[in-house]
Formats: sequence, structure tokens, C-alpha cells
Amino acid sequence: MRIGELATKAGVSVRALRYYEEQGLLGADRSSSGQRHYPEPAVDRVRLIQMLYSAGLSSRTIAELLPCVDAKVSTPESRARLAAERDRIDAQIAELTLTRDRLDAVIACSSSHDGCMTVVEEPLMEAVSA
Amino acid sequence: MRIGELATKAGVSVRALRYYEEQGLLGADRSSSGQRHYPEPAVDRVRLIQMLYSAGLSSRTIAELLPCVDAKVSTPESRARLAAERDRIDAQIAELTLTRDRLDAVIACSSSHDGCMTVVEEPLMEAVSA
DNA sequence: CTAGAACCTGACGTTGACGTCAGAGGCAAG
DNA sequence: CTTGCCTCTGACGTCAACGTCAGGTTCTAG
Repeated sequence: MRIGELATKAGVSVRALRYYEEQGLLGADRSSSGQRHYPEPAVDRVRLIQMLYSAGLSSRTIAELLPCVDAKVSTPESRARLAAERDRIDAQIAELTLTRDRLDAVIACSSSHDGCMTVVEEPLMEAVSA
Repeated sequence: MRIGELATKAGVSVRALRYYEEQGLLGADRSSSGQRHYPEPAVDRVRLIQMLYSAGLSSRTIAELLPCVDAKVSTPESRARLAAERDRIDAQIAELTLTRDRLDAVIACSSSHDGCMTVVEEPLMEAVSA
């Protein structure tokens, strides 16, 4: 498939796909006239790349991770790299959960205004700064 | 307290505090010579601002949310605004959880290489694109 | 064969949350 | 009073993940 079709199927822009190639995240066959051609699994690959981007990973980090994913090279380094990013995401989830609970507390307080702020705020902030 | 002390206590840069003021997130008293002076609760406020930033909210959104938090104005609009952002964060948590599970699957596969990729990949990706 | 859609390679523009530097003034200590 | 640290206001720099435009080629439908 050509780049436009892949972009549509994966839900990203054509520019993004060219950028992924530039960053070494996504290879492409070239026709004799220079046009990019992708195999079907490229759709899933692009979606995976998008998942990792939206998890806050940089192009460089993703470029380091992807070989571990598809080449299935099970070196101790690759596994450590994957586990490290997994842990980063876990930490991010924990932090977001705290933020959400903080907002929930504010909402609850705003729905029936009591002095609940002073009760909730302190331990929550300590947990975050820790 | 002056800006340097607040920056240290809240764990952000002096530049960041001035930027928060510029964005209307953090007020400050001024001495006759023009230096900023903050009350003690500013520390918690800055930490809250940081929480919201790291949850992916923009300055503008935070500026709209903060009055709902401290003024405790319980208008239906303010509650809707808070709830909307809470839901956004919830969605973000769900997406991150999927990404983490995806990485976990890759790690498990990499630790004992079987054909687990083809089993796990499909339903997981559908859930994401949905 | 020809119009229009899709593709190509540069290359500059955008956005947000600051970093950083310049130049000038303010403040407590010795 | 002066040394040294803190603070002030601009204002330009940065970085990543693209958006967008220019100028040219290629594919496809009628």
C-alpha cells in the first residue's frame, strides 16, 4: 500500500509517516519511481508507535525500543530497557490517578461546599512530592 | 517569602514561577522595589499547578480551572469543566494502562519466546483504536 | 492524452513551557 | 561602602512532533 492509504488506515497524517521514517521508526520499500510502499502489518506498527508517543516516549526512545519488540532479541539489556519504560508508565499512571483523585475531591467539595479542601490537600501533596 | 525560596520549596525554577504569573496562574504581592512576595500557601498552589501540567493540561485550561478550585464557585459550568478534565485524565489513564499491558506482553514474550505476539496484538490494538 | 489526485524532496513555520543571557537594580553582612 | 547574592524586566533560544508551503514528478480515470 502507498503512504496515503497507510495514513488513513492508521489514523495519522502522511507527514507523520515520513517523519517516522526519518526517525528510523518505520521502514518502507520504494518503487522504481521512488514512491513508498508498505506491507499490511505496517498499520499495526504505526498504531504501536502512536501508543508509545502518547505515553510520552520520545522518538529516540521508541527507536531504541522497537527492535526489542519485533526482532524479539531477548538480551538482558533489551528486557531491562522495556521494563524501565514499563515502570515509567506505571509511575505516570500512579501520578495521574493522584491528580484525578485530587480533582474528584475538588468536585465533591464544590458540589456540597464544606471545608473538605484542608482535609484532603496535605496528604495528597506529600504523596506526590515523594 | 521571595521567589527563590518559593522555587526551592516547590521544586520548580524561578523562571517557571514568573511564567505562571504571566499566564495568570499565580499572583504575587510586590514590595515597593518591585520584588515578588508570596504567602506560605503558594507552595501548595505551585505543586497543584505542576500536577495539572504533568497531567497534560495547558496553561489556559489550568487558568480556567483554578478559580473553580479556590474560589469554590459552584456554578454548573465550573463543575462541568472540572468533570470534563477529570474524564480526560481518566481516559488518559485507561490508554496508558493499555500501553503498559502491551509492553508487559512484549516483555513476557521476550522472556520466554513463544508465538504470543500474534495472540495478544489484535484485540489490544482494536481496543485502542476504538 | 490530459486533468486531477497522490506522491516526492527540501525547508521553513508552529506551539508550549520553559532555559538562558544581558543589563540594571536591590539587600544583608562585614 | 562595597562585595556578593538575589531579584527585576525584556527578549531571544530550545526542543519535539509534526503542519504547511513550494516546486516538481507520477499515477490513474475518463
